[in-house]
Parts: sequence; structure tokens; C-alpha cells
Amino acid sequence: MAKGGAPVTMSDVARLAGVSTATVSRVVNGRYGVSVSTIEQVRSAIEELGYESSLVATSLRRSRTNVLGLVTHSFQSYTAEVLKGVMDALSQSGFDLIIYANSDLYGTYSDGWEQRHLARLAGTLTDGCIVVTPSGEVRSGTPVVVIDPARGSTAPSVTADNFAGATAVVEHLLGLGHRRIGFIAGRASLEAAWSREEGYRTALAEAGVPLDPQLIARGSFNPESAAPLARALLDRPDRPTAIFAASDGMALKALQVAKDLGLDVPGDLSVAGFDNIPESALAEPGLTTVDQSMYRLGYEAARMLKSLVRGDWEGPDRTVLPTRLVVRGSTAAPRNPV
Amino acid sequence: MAKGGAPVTMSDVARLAGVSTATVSRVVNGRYGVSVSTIEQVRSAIEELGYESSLVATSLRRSRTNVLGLVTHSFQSYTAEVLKGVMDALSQSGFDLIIYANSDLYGTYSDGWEQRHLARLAGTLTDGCIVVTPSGEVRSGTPVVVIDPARGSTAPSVTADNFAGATAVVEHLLGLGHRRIGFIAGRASLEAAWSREEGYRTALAEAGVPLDPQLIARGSFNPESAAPLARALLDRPDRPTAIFAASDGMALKALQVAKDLGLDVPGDLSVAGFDNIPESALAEPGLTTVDQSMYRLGYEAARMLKSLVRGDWEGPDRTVLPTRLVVRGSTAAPRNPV
DNA sequence: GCTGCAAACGTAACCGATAACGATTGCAAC
DNA sequence: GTTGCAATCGTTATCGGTTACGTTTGCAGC
Repeated sequence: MAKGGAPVTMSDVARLAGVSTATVSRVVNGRYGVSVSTIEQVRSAIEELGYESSLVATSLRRSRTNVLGLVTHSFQSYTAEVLKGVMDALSQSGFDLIIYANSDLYGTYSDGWEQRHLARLAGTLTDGCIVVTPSGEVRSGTPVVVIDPARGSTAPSVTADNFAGATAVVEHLLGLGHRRIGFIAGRASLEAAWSREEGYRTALAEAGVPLDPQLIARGSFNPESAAPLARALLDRPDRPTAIFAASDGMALKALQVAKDLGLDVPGDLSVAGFDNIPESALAEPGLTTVDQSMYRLGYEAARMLKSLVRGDWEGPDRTVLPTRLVVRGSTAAPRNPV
Repeated sequence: MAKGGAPVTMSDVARLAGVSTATVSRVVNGRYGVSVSTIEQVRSAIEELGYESSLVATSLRRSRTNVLGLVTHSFQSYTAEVLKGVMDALSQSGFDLIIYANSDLYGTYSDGWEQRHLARLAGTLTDGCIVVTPSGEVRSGTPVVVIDPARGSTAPSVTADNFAGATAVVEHLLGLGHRRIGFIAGRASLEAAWSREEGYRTALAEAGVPLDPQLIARGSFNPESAAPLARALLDRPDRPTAIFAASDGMALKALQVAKDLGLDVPGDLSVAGFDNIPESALAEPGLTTVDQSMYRLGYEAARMLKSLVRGDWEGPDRTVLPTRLVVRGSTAAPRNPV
């Protein structure tokens, strides 16, 4: 058994077995050209020392590592769900997964984080990467699949039908009798944010409700950014009777702000979100939202990446998954319909 | 800008800037001994090519990488919560995080997965590692912190007060009037599983309730393993009036089984779990359980690991976090008290 | 003009593993 | 007894980056 000291390397094994490192490598990788007795010697040396090949050294030399990467700038409920899907898709596939997340939670909103992280992994450590909500276009020598791409991105991607989901929410609110519906937008560089805003605009237009630009608040997807925006909307003399936020995290903040202001939800104000993160069901009242199955986003992205790496992907470059309106207690008919 | 082709290496930069790779390395790492004009040339070459240093190559040569690792054998709700805590603890710390998970979801229960994964990362890629629920002792040249260690493990660890949590649940059930309380145990090699079972036994003993060995079902923590165990318990002629499972995943399975058998929960059967994963609050009825704040487990483990890597850890080697009983709808007084 | 010194920079070894290639050996066929 | 071929195994270049060490250059001091 190895001591706690320096890690056991291939040359340690070679020395003990009385062979060269090349032979050890051949044994480890099951290559042809080693006698049975030598294999046995090497095996027992490996056993005795507790040797395990270094992922780093292997990946530096080899082109193929059987490791896929996932790059993200932060780690929230959204990411966790995606990861579950990714792991399930990779189960029994022979691919291991490395997730790279950096610690500068908000510092890296400086555009380009995805490209930097990708460059550090791709080409050496990983055979391919999934990138979650990048801020811009991504380039890489190895295959890449993007979850929630940036606007105008041409990389293979998996995304939810954000437009349909957003129109469904707004139609739901319109159906309840709301006419002044505030909107808290997400980071504009993301296609998802843009599509959700388009859905909002389109649903209003089709219902013949004029758009009031004052009711659109521009935020990032960062939940913290939503609090002042919600407050500004609700402080207006002609405040909206409903608020639709482009993400659940922001919607839950808005809900909190409404409570703090002494407003009754859904009596005085209806609130709706987008994503259906687990916390939304637990909120009081439960948050009306759009389920976009982040699990499936992850699952499909991983499935696609596997095929791309193996070179046998046949499907389309962009996968769009359906969404589903989830009505809970946070939306109701306005108390004083306009 | 780089094409989609081969990744940009340091020698590419060196060639363009007309210097050696050594000089580029010095510029990248801010070392002394480069003239201002040369720095400028190298900088612009880096900019032009979009160069980013390879994590792999760097870590192979250097001892310090400023990357911490987390090793896990699967990815479930439990792991996701832990990860959030880890990420928050690492925020702004200068340490990046790499999570390594392998795809053989169940194949790797073959003991020793943690040691294999650890050996592949430690000593090269990462400065230290967090290992989640290992099956045995872990050894490494770099610092390691274990979340939910194996029984008898001596490595620095973070764990919840499993014993106190389990006794609290059983006392709660006893207080409701239950006397026949089934127990679905976890993987015996884990200290957490053992402590929870000890808590169960102790609480019964202190209440003067004799222990019926037939009511203890031995499983792993794998939720799937719990279904047949729960069914076996409930098929008994003298079936228990309550079931306490050593994890929420297993408890939720037991709840499902009870429903399938036409039993009313909590009327005919009370069910309680351990962990307080998000799904437990959403179950119908809500699952009574023990909150062990997986977020804090992750947070404390990361805090400890940071200090260990920097060599300034002062606290104890084992951190035990308090637990909290969460009573929901799945437990009530038995309909026909014995 | 020579020496001394430090700044600036290149050369090459090195990290651990892989693979192309060459070298050696055993054995059968001629 | 050669020759030839295949099996076996070591040597070495290589991956990308870091760093100890050596070399060159410029300039001040004598």
C-alpha cells in the first residue's frame, strides 16, 4: 500500500517490476506484445504500489481521454438539475465527466469566461465539452454543445422553447384578466432571455394589449439584480397587476419584494417565473412558472456530445425541447380588473 | 482570433512574438527578468492568438495549481446541495473547482472507486480534494477532506450529527404512540449509516421498547434497493406502524410502495427519512425527516480544505454539524395503537 | 581597455505517460 | 547453419509548460 507521500508513478512500477515504462504502459492499456509472465510481474507491482495512471499525464500525450467536460460560471439549482441529466445520459457510456467551475462567482461575467475555461480543458483533458449559458460564441478544437446559447451563436445547442413558454405565461395572465403586466428581462446576450421577451411582446400584441415600455425592467439573470427592479415596478403609481420574470430566481425575489411592501399575492399582484426550479414549488404561495425540464436539457446535451465525439451524430445541430406551463398559487385574477 | 482548429500553444505565441517559450512563460506568470518592450510584444501576441494556458500542462510541471477537486461516485440531489455549499465557500477564494464523477453509476460500488479517482487527480491536477461518501479509507499526497466518511476512517472529515438526528426521529415516532417501528438501514460501511442505526437502537432501548431484529432491513443507500425491502416489511402479518429509512431517497421509495399496497400514509403507516432533500418537501404527504444541511456540509468541507491546502488549518480534524427534526405530514399517531 | 555585474533572454532538462521505431530473442523453415 | 518472421521489449521523441542554468549584452567603474 502506498504511503501518504509522493504519488506512485509509472516508473516506480517499472523499477519494481524490472521492466521499462513502455512495458508497463502496454500492460495498463492491454496492448499486444507482452509475455504472460511479464504481465503478471507488472500486475503485481501495480497492486503492491497501488498505482493509478495520472489523468493529466495521459491526456497530455493522448488525443483521446474518454472524459467529457462541462463548463459553467456558477452553480445554482438550475445547474444542479442539468447535471443530473448529464450524468444519467453518461451512465454506462464509458465517458467520465469533469465539471469545471471557477470561483469568481460574479467576477467572470466579464464576457469570455466560457472561452477561457474551454481553452484550459479542451484539446487535452477532455474529448468534448458542454457549455452552460455562455455569454458569447464558443470555439474549440473538440466538439462542443451549448445549453442556452448566446444570441447568434452557431454552435450545436440544446435549448427549451422559450418563446412558446413565455407566450403561454402571458396568455395565462391575460386570460385571468390582467392588462398591465410587468416584465423583468434576463441578460440580453442570451438567446433564452431574448426569446422570452419576444414571447412576452408577441402575446401582448396578439391580444391587442398595447405595450408599455415602462413596464419592462432590464436585469441580468442574477436573482439579486431583480429586487430593485421589482421594487421600481411596484413603486409606480400605475403599478402592474402582474409581474412576469424571465427566471424563477428573479420571480421569487419579486415575490419577496411584494410581500415586504405589504402586497398580497396573488390578490394584489400576480407573479410568474420561468424555469420551474425546485424552490418554486416550495414558495408561499407556489410560483406559477414554465417547466423547461433542465434535466432533459442536460440529458440531451450529453447525448448529443457523446455522438459528436464518436463522430456518429445524425440529428439536427439545434435541439429545441418543449416547455410546459405550471400554474400554482401565485397567479389569479386581479382584484380590481382594469 | 483562433480558428476552430488546433488549440493555441505557448510555442505559437513565442513564434509570433519572436521570443522563446521561456520568455512567454515568464510574461504569463509575471516573473522577473523581461524587458518592458518584450512584455508588450508577448502580450499582443497572446491577445491576437487568443492564447490560454493549458491546465493540464501547467499542472504536470507545477506542484501548485489553485484548483481543488471534488470526487463523487454519482450525482443526486444530495450531491447537488453539497456542491452549492462548496461553490459558495470557494467564491472569491482564488481556487477553481473540478468535479470528477464517473459514469459507471452502480458499477463503481466496487469498493475503492474513491481511491482510484483520487489518484488520478491528486498530486497533479488538484491541490487537494473533497471526497463524498467514500466506501473506505482514503490516502493521498495532497490534503483530503471527507464528507460522510467510512467507519473507522481517520481522514479529516465533515459529517452531520447522525446519531442525534436518528434518535430525534425515533423519539418523535415513539411520542406519537408507535411501538413497532421498522428501520431501513443504509450501506453499513458508511459511518453515517451506522450512526443512524445506533440512534434507532438507542432511542428504542431508552424508551424500554424491545428491539425486533425482523424489523431491521439491510439495504444500501441506493433508493432502488429500498422498494423490495419496504415491501417485505409491509407484507409481514405483524407489520410495523411506522418505517424510518436511513435516507430520504429510500423513504420516498417506501412511501411509494405503501401507496401501491393501498395503505394510507400517515393513517395506516407513518414514514420518516433522513437528509431533507428538496423532493421530500414536495412529496404527498410531505416527508418527515432530519435536516442535515448538505449545503453546510459542503461549505464546511471546502472551508476546511482551503485552509489545509494553505497550511493554516487550526480547527479540529472532524467537524460535526447539528441536525434538525423536520416534521411533515407523513407521520402521525397510529390508527390502532398497540 | 579591461573587469565586474546585473539585466535579459535562450537552452535544455523535466513532469508522467504514450507510441513510433528499432533492437533483441526464439523458433521454425529451408 | 542460415535465413526469415514474429513475438517481445527497450529507447527515444513527444505532448505543453516551467524553471535551473548558462550565455549574451549593456553599462558603470577602475
